[in-house]
Amino acid sequence: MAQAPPADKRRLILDAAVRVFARQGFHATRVSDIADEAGVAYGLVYHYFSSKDEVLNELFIERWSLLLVAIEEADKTAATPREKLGAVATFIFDSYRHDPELMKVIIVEVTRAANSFGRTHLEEIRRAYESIAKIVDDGQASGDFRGDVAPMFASMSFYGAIEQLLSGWIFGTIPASDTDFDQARDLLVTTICDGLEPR
Amino acid sequence: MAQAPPADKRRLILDAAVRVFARQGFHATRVSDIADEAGVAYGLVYHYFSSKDEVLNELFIERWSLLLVAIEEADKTAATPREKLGAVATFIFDSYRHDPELMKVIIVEVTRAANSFGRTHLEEIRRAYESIAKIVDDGQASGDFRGDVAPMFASMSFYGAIEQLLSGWIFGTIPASDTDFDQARDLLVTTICDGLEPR
DNA sequence: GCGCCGATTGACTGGTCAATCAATGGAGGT
DNA sequence: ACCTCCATTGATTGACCAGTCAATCGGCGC
Repeated sequence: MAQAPPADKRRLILDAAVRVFARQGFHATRVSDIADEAGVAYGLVYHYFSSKDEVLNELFIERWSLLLVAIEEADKTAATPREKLGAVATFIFDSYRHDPELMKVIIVEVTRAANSFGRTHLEEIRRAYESIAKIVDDGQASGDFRGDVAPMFASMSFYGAIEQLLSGWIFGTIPASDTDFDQARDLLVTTICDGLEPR
Repeated sequence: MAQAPPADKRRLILDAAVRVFARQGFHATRVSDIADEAGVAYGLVYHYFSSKDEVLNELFIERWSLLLVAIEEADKTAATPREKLGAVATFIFDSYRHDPELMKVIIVEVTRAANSFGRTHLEEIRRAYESIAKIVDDGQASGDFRGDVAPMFASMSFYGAIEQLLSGWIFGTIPASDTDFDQARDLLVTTICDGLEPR
């Protein structure tokens, strides 16, 4: 008989933290909330993590490194810059579809919290922008995109637009049922790429 | 002789708060920091404001209502949807140029902090998105914009792109000297509008 | 059985601040 | 001179919570 899973407490705590952070926000979350949600004693959180910050840290690093890989992958795999950006957008939208709570935490507490927690991760975040900028840059070199838009500007606009849409769903500014994620992604990619291509 | 200005302490406190919030972030700011920066006793902050939150509240309301007016104005004054969106972008970029510290506070602590403080103001924030969406909607009706992009999506993408660029400057992700604000605005508006127009 | 050691527990402490409030100052009015 | 009113002061209080730590548990080798 397969032994019961070793009940990885560390993972248990991380997953509980996602739920609590998503529900109450990082600042309003007490360490005891995480422990309660995980069904674990208060002190155990400090056995696995050195601080409350480090819990969020870990969550961010885990996911952001996946994004960085996905962008590289899109750059290598897809043929046209439009398809590359499409693949990046797909990855991000799918991440949200698959685990909205985690994405909410990443976006709200790290990516868009550059003044508090996100400051620590400015470097990693910038790396994503730069990878996207590289896609645009190559697209300009090949003539697929026009050359008068600075790649970093295009990249930040592209990513900013995606994040704003996700935020809209997260906070109910845009009704979630209204439009399918895939449709939203197609519209976004189409619009941005049409804007980036030569007239 | 003109009497010395009445040294409006309330204003003094608000302006000091902007500086301190911009420097340290809202959460890391103690009320005593605001009082010190304003050169005023601790208790006086509570004479004019009922809480630390209300100070930020006031700063946000003051500025956001100006934005709402500016959008209405752009809609009424400009002729084409492209010019309307251009005017909106100009207002936002100029706000940043004129008072970067205040804009930093608004964006970082309210607009992009929808989980903590911004939650209170979701309604006002959404109103701005909707006004921009209306511009897009009219543009579609007149045939200037193509009809297959939901106006609210276009609006959020547009605003999200702007805010992301401002964030880039605020946190040094984009070197500020690199490009002139006006040029950045032109590129952004051109790109987005090209993407929104019929091919 | 016994002893070792990492996992687990949760009561406690120390420090931090938001908010209160009683006291003071000083500008008009009479 | 005296009084009233409100701006202004800053010491104090009370709540809150991150992080510590001494105690217990339980699996495993011998």
